[in-house]
Amino acid sequence: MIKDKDVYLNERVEQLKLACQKQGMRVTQQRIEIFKEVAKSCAHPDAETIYESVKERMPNVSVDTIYRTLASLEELNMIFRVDNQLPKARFDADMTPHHHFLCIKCNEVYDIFLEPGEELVLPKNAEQYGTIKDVNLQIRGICKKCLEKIEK
Amino acid sequence: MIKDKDVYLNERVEQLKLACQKQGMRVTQQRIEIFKEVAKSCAHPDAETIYESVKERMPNVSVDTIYRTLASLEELNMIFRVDNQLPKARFDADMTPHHHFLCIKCNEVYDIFLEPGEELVLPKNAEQYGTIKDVNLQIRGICKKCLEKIEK
DNA sequence: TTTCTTGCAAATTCTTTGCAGATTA
DNA sequence: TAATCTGCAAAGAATTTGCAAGAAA
Repeated sequence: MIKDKDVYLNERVEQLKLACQKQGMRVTQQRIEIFKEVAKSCAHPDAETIYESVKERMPNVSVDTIYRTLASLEELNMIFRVDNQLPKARFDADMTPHHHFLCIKCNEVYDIFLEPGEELVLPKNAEQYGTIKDVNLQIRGICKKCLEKIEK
Repeated sequence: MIKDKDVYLNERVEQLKLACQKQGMRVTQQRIEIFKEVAKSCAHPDAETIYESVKERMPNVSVDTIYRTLASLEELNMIFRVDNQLPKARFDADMTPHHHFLCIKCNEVYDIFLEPGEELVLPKNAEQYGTIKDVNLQIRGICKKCLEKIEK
């Protein structure tokens, strides 16, 4: 049974509060709102998109606060930057291990979760380069939506 | 037996010339020099580094030509952009399938080649998102050089 | 000669920073 | 209250663009 979205969001906000306290960082309205914005989206939004959405609820928020907060949230390990070779950084608040499908036409980013029991096999000689902290598999291609558009 | 580096470089330059002709693009000194600079480096250089090196041989070359040329070479499929969440784009002219180890301390990028017969197994449900064009595995961690420095 | 490219300079885009007032613990 | 955080404005870094002169086909 899938957990209710609001319950999940509240849980994550509580985790954020704890993480802030642990690091001696303050729990501010901006941090909560910006984090919630990333956490509730599945579109891996960029800074500007987050700014536009948060501004609806906090009209005085500024772009630089978005950037500073995203950097703080990243340090707290509450969000991470999705690799993409595009100029705008994009963010993801889902910290469970997963990979991404990146559409080269529309730049949409889709999450790819491994099935239970499935595990990504790393190249045999990967470990000889050093200590591995993080593995990121990115699959680039044309997403179903864009394929449909092309066919028409 | 490993092919001689200069022979390899010349071959690749010939490929570039053909690719240009095929696309109706002109074979210019700048394109050749910039391509060679990327192709002979194994450091996955950024635009500025390429600019500095090319300038030694072509003092009048400009930064914007570097950027424009890198974009053209990318379109010609002669080089590609290495994913990294850092502000500077980095380039690789080795188009044989391989992956990358990215050091989070020194930002060095190491190539990871699969052993003969080895193959990367994709997540089972990867194909349901669309047509796959390119698979990119990025392993982040601390490289051996940096580990040694830390130990000291 | 005709079209594509380059160099120059200026502009754009995304992101970061300094500082004084506001907010959290 | 004491330190962190925010908004404002301005700066910064990386990259892109318009245009006229230059080079390739």
